[in-house]
Amino acid sequence: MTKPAAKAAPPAPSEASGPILPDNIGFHIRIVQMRIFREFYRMFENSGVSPGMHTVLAIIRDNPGIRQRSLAEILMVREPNMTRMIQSLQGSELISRQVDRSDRRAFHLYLTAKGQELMGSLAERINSLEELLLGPLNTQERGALRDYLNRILENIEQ
Amino acid sequence: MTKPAAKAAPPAPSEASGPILPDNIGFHIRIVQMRIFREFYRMFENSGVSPGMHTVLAIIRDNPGIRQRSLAEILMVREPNMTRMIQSLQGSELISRQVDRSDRRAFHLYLTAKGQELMGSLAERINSLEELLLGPLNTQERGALRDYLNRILENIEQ
DNA sequence: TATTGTTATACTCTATAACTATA
DNA sequence: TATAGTTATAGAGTATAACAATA
Repeated sequence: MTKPAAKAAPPAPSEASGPILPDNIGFHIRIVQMRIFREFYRMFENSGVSPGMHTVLAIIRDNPGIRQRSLAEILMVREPNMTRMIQSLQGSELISRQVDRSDRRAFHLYLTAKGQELMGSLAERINSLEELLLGPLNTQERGALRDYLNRILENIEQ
Repeated sequence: MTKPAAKAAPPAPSEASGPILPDNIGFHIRIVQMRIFREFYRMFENSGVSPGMHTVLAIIRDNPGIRQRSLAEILMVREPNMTRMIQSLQGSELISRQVDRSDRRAFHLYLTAKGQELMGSLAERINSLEELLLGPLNTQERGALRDYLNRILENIEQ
């Protein structure tokens, strides 16, 4: 690289041992997050499921009857965008909506049988992904990681 | 499914103690990442700097002469998008480009004096953000978190 | 008057293909 | 023929405002 130089020399491009990366926690989390997404897409290639879709389906599965507003808050998505996501999932017949009896403005969300089947068929791949990601950590370390992330979250969650 | 109601009772909307959230590492990292972005935007309100911009400037500052391709690879951004980012930063006179002498297709990137001043003026806020985020963890725990994230990364980095 | 959810729409991000200029 | 970077453009994702229905 490089032969810039000869004379004064602007600080030579330091490619040698790899670039120096930011050392703040935000940068590290972001990089890990992007790499995890990449692994997700590899693992779920041609399954038609994105990380966001899978998360929404999992939350509805584990919280039958949850409403769109709650989903939007959890996932930090604006309501109009959640509406679109919900309509898409309903169009694919993966979820169903039911009007609240005492407040007819609101809907409750449920997985359909088809949605449950889909989630069941993806369970194995989810487990594989989890094992791939956490493979380098032992049980104690996995617990500690979880704990650290939760404590960071609690501190900035308002 | 469903037919909530009156009789049998499908799992009632479980809002009571808060919804049950996915417990996979990908979800946790994503949530933390989104909350960190929110804190960044609060901390850097009306500074005109986004997390992505700040990262690019920091990497150029710490790796004077780095090329666009390297930046794109590190940040997992496609080259055309990196081109736009670079043009924007150059338009703001925060960075300068210098043609490589032995390969006139390539550019080396440097912070301008203005870019260095900007980064200097933001250093305090970056430190505050870091302290806010890592506040709940002691020194040993911060090191462990860093270590865990690095090991996860090494395992999926290809 | 406030709230749940929708529509319409704009803005930003990211992705792909085709191009130039060098090598 | 391959590579560094650019242009043009399409497609997601995300944001705001205005609205209908209900409370």
